[in-house]
Amino acid sequence: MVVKIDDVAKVAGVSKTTVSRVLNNRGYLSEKTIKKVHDAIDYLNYQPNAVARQLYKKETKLVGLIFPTVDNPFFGELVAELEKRLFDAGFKVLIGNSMNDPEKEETYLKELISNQVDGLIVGAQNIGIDEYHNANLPVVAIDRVMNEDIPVISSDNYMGGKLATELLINSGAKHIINTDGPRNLETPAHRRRDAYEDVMKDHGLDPHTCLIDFNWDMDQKAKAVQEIFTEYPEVDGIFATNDIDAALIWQTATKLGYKIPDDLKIVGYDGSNTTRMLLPELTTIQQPVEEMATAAVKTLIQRIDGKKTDLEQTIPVKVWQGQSI
Amino acid sequence: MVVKIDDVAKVAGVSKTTVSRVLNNRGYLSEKTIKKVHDAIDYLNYQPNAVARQLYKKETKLVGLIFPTVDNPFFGELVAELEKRLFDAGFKVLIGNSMNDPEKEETYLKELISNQVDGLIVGAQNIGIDEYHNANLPVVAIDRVMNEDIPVISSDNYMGGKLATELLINSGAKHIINTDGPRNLETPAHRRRDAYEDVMKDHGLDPHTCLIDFNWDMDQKAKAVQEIFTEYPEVDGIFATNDIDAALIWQTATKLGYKIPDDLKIVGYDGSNTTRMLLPELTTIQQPVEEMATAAVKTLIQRIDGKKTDLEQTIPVKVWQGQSI
DNA sequence: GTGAAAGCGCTAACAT
DNA sequence: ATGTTAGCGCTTTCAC
Repeated sequence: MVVKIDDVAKVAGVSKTTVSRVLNNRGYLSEKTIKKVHDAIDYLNYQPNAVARQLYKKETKLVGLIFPTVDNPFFGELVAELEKRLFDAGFKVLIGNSMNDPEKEETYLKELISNQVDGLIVGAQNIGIDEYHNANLPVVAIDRVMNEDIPVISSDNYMGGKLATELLINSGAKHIINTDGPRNLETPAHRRRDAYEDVMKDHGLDPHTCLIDFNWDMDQKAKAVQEIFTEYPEVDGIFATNDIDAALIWQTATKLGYKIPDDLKIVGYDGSNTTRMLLPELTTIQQPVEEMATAAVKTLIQRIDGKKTDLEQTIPVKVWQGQSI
Repeated sequence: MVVKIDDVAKVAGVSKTTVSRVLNNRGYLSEKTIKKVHDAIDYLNYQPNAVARQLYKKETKLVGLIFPTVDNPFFGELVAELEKRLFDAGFKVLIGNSMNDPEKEETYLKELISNQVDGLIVGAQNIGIDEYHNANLPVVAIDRVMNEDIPVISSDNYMGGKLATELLINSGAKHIINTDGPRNLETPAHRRRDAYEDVMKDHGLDPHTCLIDFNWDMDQKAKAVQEIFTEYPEVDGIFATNDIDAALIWQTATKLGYKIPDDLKIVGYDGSNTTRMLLPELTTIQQPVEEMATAAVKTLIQRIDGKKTDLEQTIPVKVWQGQSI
């Protein structure tokens, strides 16, 4: 049998209240009692049952993370950074990889609520906003538009799009193509494309965006990339909305005989640790993952503590200078 | 206030026992009662409290994952695949990124036990084996040596090391260097190096292994890589123990003027999705992440169900043909 | 077919 | 300074 608080009380010769007090450092305890209890705990190798405590306290010290997947340089780093900060703040992490499947996302939302998580950090959003709103739970969104009650942490997507487009134009590109995910997914990431279109027009250039869905498998993406080159043979610059797509574009272009950056200039987006490690040659807009994680965790904890918070926080991006422009 | 089972009972005009029976599909219920209860549940938007259920049932449907970090192509993919399969089997995932910090790993182990997880899948191991053994909990290890009671799932590390070394030798390399993590960390990954040494000796070649610790930051790793080239100027082949190191070696070599694969041949290890996406040119030994995840989850569930399982499962590796040999 | 009551392991009023 | 007792929300035996 597993050791419980009563067993400790018996061995220490005190009541379980006293043991509970020692465990939680609460109330008046004599030194002698404290020692007796600690000895009994060590002797029995007692581990308090967090579930029982959670039931009483109505607080689990659990935070749910709903993200598309952790198998991606950007989300992997983001989740790792969130986890680190939540751990330091005394929270454990329940993970929910939605794979951009609305059904899975909804199941996770329900189960995390059922598991009484103290809060949610959400970077996926394919289901109705209302479901999160009705959760009646502190929620913080990362790069997703939720609703008026849910704070959103974003990097400065518009500035990122502007920087990327200007880098391409300043390095001499004239026929610049942009890639973006489906417009019906309401995410601030589309501001990158908005900026691209604005900057292009300001320079008297024609903007063209090609759809590459985050959810597509590699074959589908590869096909879409191929089409860019057949549809726009004069292309000499591409601003990809993430580094994975940028890498695929680079490879495809190389196979087609383009020299990077002489014939084609490429700017990516995300600039995660892994990308900078595996493909440092790619010039890309770096999202400030650490700062975003810090802001998200700080905001969530403020919400959990019942405080008001900013509803929108935008964090500056940086440029990673590779050799692709 | 949050809705509980008593509220549902009241609205449906039945006892909470009956509501519980409806929720769990247990015992005899009349169609009429079932409908009344479902109506009340819908009306009140009732979500059962999983914590209360867990306390009674002593089963949480939670699995703890202890891994160094999710911000890494290999571990990110592995955790994602584990999560997928655990979700399908009805388990949620509590994540613990140990960052290879023994203290953090121990804290996580304790807290996951305290949270009454039904089982543990472990891919980090810097603390004493006994602590896992004493957990008195179903545990499955991935690529870590635990103890005689804890099943270990590994890819065929020896075969991987053999294949890598043979690829290098067959493509003409004579002065082949290997990289490996610290030997004091007891992991089956060292079999890669054992194979390298055996194959080298079989071919009458001198094996040399350079230490690159997984935990080092990029600067430390870069320094170690630089030293390979100063210490072994005649080097014409490198077998790196993971793709991140291989990428760093590639970059460093290129800066030093080596042409890959003409002057220097490189074989990496892991071959995760992300690597194959960002750096498909790297020839590498692919770990069968999906099969490893399947085996780990299957084995863990068998253990949870009290069944005996194999203590060692080794899964074949594949070669990813890039252009670096 | 349904309900009353006990209990899962813990914490916190309230007593002493 | 420490113990008694009730109760967190649920499931399940036992009774009817």
